Amino acid sequence: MEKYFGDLAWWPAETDFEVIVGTVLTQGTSWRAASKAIENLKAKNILTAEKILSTKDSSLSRVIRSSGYHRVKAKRLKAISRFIVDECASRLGVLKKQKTENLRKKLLKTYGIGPETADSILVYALGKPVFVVDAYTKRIFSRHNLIGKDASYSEIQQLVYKKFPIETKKLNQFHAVLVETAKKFCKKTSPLCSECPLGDIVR
DNA sequence: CACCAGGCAAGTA
DNA sequence: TACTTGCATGGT
Repeated sequence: MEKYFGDLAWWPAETDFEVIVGTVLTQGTSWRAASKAIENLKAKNILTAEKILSTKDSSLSRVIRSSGYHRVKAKRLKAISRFIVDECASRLGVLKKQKTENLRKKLLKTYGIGPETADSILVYALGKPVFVVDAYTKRIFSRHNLIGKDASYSEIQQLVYKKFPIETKKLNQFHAVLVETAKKFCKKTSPLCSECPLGDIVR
């Protein structure tokens, strides 16, 4: 898979906080639309936890309009910003020192942060060895009969932990190439594609 | 026009 | 616990 896509080095962003904002804005939304919203936040100079918290819900949601679900996402951005300010005074380096499991549980208690967003934050913003399960992962694994169609999030995640090196960089890259592989070779409406590079591994 | 995009919370049974 | 629904804009 790496031969097709190289080292993808996700997540594209200038700061770790920008990664976190991106994980929320891309929920159920194309990355293109989410990244436009991030550019708008940069242009308005409100890409810090403090700035987000001091911006009115209504104007924040206008700035991120292109990402869809913008009213709920404005609240979610405030919730994760509140968490970051309260937990580490916006010093993400402090958060990185916390134990992964504790951090994950705390993230999951935050409004708007579910399993995928929490894990994306852990691996892409905080450098933790965590595998992100998303719709692409489910589809491509299921298409290759590695999992059932109704497999749960943790079931899929545990499968990867059992079969794959638990290292931040590898888990980061694996998720990234899975997404790109699914986009290119494993579209939602088409059947299993014989060119899929994951097929080489499965066979 | 239909369908999809790097989900989640809240409500219902 | 297991399903369903609302949230919304933008690209193909």
